[in-house]
Amino acid sequence: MSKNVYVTTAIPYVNGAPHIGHTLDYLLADTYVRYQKKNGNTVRLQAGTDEHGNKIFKKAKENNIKVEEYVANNSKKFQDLIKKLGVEPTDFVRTTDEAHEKRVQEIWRRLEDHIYKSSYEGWYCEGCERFVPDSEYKEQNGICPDHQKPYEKLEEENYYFRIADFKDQIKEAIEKDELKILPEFRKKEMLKLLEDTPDVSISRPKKQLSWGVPVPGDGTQVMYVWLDALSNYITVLGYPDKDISDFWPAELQIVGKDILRFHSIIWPAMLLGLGLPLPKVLLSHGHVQTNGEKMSKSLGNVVDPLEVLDKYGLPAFRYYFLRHADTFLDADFTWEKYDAAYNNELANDLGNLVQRLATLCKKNNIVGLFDYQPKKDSSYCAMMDEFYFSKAFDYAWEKVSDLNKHIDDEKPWTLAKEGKTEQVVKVLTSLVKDLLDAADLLEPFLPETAEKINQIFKSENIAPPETPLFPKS
RNA sequence: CGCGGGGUAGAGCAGUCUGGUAGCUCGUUUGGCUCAUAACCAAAAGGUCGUUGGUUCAAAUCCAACCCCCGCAACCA
Repeated sequence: MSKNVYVTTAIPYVNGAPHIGHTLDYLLADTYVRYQKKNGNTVRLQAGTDEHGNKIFKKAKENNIKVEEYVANNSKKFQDLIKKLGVEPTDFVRTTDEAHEKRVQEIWRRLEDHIYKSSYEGWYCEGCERFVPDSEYKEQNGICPDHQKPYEKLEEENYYFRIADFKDQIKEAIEKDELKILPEFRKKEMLKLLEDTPDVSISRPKKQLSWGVPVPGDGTQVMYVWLDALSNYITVLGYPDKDISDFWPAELQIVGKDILRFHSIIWPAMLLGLGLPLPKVLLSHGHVQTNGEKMSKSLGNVVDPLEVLDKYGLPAFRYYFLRHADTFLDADFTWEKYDAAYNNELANDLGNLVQRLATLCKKNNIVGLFDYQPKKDSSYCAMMDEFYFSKAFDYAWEKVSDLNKHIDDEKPWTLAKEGKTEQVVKVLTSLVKDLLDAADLLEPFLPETAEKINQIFKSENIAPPETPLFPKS
């Protein structure tokens, strides 16, 4: 029975070029999408860019470029990256799309029962155009370090979204895994957080924030990021103009750990307010660090994803970040580790396996198994169904390692020398089947590679590829 | 006392829920093989499981206290 599956990725804020961490979202989503497609399901994959807000407005100004142009350029960078990663979203949303803006305004209207106006009072820096928390105020002794000006007490009107109206419902949904938060320790964290979440401010005075969606019915206020950005998951499906029940609720929403809180609290509250069902799974992945340190501009250790992609190509990139980045924990990237993974694992384990087995087949005239149907593997499926992709990948890789052992155990070259032709054919055929099984498990992670393996071992005359799958560097 | 994660062989990690001879990968050393991308396979060396105390016949695993790393957050996407 085929079903509809909707998968979403977080929409990055386009105030700069893509960061290596953004790729995790896309790779994880893509892996799941491919797995679901293999299972015969119809999949819709969303991606997009978050393009409103002061930071972006200022950046554009600094660069002396129209803000519309600035966000378009940056959005393009993300779209290019997605393409390079071999990911093909069915839907791409930009929060500056007219359709999105109109739909968000309608969403606002539908939530109005839970929205109220109130004033916020706090320490404000004119230069930064922002409020600072009391702790920061104290730390800096009341003077903004960037502008050398004392903070001033300022009061401003904001619209607030009454989270309190939905707390109990959200709590129950999370506890019962109706809204399943992965990994488990994040679920605990979110439940704790939910308890003392205050109502959230969802607008800013227009004079302070001009680059955003106007609040319907109040020309003085503009929507603040959350209502605008989070809505993308459903506006892209056409809500509220269209019936979205074919694909909503989403099967899987993927976010970074830093924004999980908004997706576990504000987002469910919005959905409940709209009378929509909650997504089934919220998966939060970790961040990519380097040498155990956070990547940051100030530390000067930022790694450019495009540079990594260029070094060994896409399969190597997907391999590293899907297998060596634990699906749920922080990952560590260093060039040394990347090189080691490429040479020791992709080249020596898999690439060399394909080479030696293909050569053995060629020398012994083994015919390709062109209509072979790979076996289903229930352990693998269990891990994939639990969204533990890096574990499933490990499992698939074990099959690859085992094959290298089996070849050594069976010693087909010895059998051939002894003239045991029948046995050679039997042994090699069985090894090829095992390899095709392994390739099948690898397919969601390394589609290109799996395809190549299929081509080689399903063709009439099996022969090693002219250039090895993963040439050593 | 904000919340959370972690401290196990040179490195990276699993094992902790459900106590019972401490395991995997890389690296190192030695041996084997020759189908293969100087690849592959096998074996060995290497750990008082952060500290202290407790429970138990038995603790990496349970309990308590403490030390050390890291992440998130404080209306900053």
